[in-house]
Amino acid sequence: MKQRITLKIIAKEFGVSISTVSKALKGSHEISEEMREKIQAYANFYNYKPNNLALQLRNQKTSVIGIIIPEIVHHFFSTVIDGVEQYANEKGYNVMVCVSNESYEKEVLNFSLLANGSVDGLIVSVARETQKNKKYNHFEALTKDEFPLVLFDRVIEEIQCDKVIIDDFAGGYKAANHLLEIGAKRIAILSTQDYISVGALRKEGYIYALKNKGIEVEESLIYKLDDSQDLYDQIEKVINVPNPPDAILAVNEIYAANALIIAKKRGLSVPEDIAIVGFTSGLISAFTTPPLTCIVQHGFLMGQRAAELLINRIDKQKSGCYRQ
Amino acid sequence: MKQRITLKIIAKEFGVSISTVSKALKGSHEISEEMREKIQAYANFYNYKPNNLALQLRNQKTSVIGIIIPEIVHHFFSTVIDGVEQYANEKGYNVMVCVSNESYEKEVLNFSLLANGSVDGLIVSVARETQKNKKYNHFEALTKDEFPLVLFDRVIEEIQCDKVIIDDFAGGYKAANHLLEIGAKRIAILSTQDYISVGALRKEGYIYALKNKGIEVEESLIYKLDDSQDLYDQIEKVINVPNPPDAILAVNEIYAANALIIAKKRGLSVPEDIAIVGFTSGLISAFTTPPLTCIVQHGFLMGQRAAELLINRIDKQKSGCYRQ
DNA sequence: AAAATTTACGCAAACGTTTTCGTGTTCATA
DNA sequence: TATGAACACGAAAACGTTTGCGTAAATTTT
Repeated sequence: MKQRITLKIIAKEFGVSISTVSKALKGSHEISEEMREKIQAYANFYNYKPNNLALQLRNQKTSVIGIIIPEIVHHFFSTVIDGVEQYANEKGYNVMVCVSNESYEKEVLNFSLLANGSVDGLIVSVARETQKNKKYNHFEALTKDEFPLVLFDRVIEEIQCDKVIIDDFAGGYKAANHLLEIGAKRIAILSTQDYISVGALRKEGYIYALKNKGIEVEESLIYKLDDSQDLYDQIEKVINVPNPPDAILAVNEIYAANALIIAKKRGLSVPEDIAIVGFTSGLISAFTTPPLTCIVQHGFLMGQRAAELLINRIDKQKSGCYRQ
Repeated sequence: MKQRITLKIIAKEFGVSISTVSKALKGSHEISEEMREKIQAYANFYNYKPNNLALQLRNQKTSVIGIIIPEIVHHFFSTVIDGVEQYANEKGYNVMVCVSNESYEKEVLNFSLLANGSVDGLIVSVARETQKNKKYNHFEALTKDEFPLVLFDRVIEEIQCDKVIIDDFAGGYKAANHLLEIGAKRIAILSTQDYISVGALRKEGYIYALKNKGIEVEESLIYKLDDSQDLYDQIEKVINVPNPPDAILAVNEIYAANALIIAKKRGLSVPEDIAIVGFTSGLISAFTTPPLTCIVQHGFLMGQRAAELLINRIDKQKSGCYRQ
């Protein structure tokens, strides 16, 4: 790459000091009109742009926010990123995206890469492994330093910071209630492992809905799927049985879509024989036959809100912190 | 945020110079064992981490690559990001994601934000508006300075740089050929506006396949859909007509999925009455009834490859450029 | 004519690092 | 005792920018 043009180079060209050039380019009245125009013309011709790194170092501000998510090829998370990106851009921030791949180690690595000056703040949805092991030391290190941090979707109870979640409990409650209202008697729930907060909360909502109607909760209808195993096989064991449930509450879209094709393959008609409700985050539900009833997740809004909370916190700190 | 600990602070604490601290932390033999241990213990206790910005400025290297895409809530693009992110991470790079939202203006803005020191190189898929207006000045500015740049998917013929594309022409050819082989006589193609290179190339492949079999190309079967209008309405005009085509080649998954539900609603059976082939980038095709036949797009591989090309170029420049 | 003000620029610090090149001790060797 | 080396550290430049302050010279005011 060619050496980009700097103040120093311009200064040497005209035999003046760097500060003169800087001021001239900013249109300072301290510099004579003649000199100002000469310098501006030259800088313009060579397409001078101040170096961001230098500015960031000097201003102690990057105007970048980082977002760390478990995976990126996932409609919900990409929607969140979209929301973050849009709000951030409005406020003059850029977004740096990192993926933890559900790995504790990679999450920690990303933390140390980003939280040492590269970004002004961090938006995180916690990796599965981290939630499983409950190793939160990297989060604690941040909050101890009052580093701007916002958690979303998969959050950690013990960490004190802003959090953006949808009311998963209410979502599970509503979904189960809907199924009960259309006449379902035996509702199976396809949930996640318990350490995934989102799935666990939706399951609680489901249980509450049943109890609320005086229906006993059958433990055998509660399935905790394992995302690292084959989903199709696991769901087949729910539906492709002698006495399948008459309704299914799936805590995400993929579970629901798989349940649908398995039910149809078994010869069950949906929703007459078996009703299915999911939580949508993608486009699948709209194109299945029949289209699936879903609780929407509002990823875009969550992203916007998370960015808003984070940027508010960053700005507050900057304005409130007079050093020396 | 609390003032992060710096070399200067440690130096003051022990009454030594900054360089002593720096050397001590790097385990230099220039520093006495006693001093080294004191300093290391202190730094460790206060969790000292070198400031990234300062390092980047000094090393003239950010180890960050930027990627600018038209939209992020899009399975194909998120898959590409995934590929980029993974390869980049292996090589010690981070990824900064920006979205152009198909807007020329925002693309230019992102360029100036990123290409002024914030990233070592850029991976770009061109915005629709840019391709439409053929305003490539921001690209030319980069290549003129030999700034590391890789284009993917939506590329620009006139810009000289590394490019990663799938063989869209061959894809269109294969898809059309498949339809012909299963007996289709009148294949409609649902393509994009001509200025979208990907759609145009696939259409050319389709035309070539027809001509190759001695079949005349009917202009009335070539539909150039407008993404800014309602897709359902546009596709309905293709299928919900007195004499619909017996096959449809859709240049992307959304077009194909819409075609499917419209065909079924009209009472056509798929694929007996009307066969549909798409280009998949997402999960929709697998969950429709029947599942759609699709040409896969290999977004992950494209991302990996783009990152590889970019990083190779960055590294080559760094090693080859001895200044002064 | 002397004093005050304005003009037009340069100096230097600051942001946080790394690293080369001193430099003053201390110690061992000739 | 003088010479040389080893030791342990500091000064300063470099990355590129911004900005408060200092200061000559030029101009205006009294």
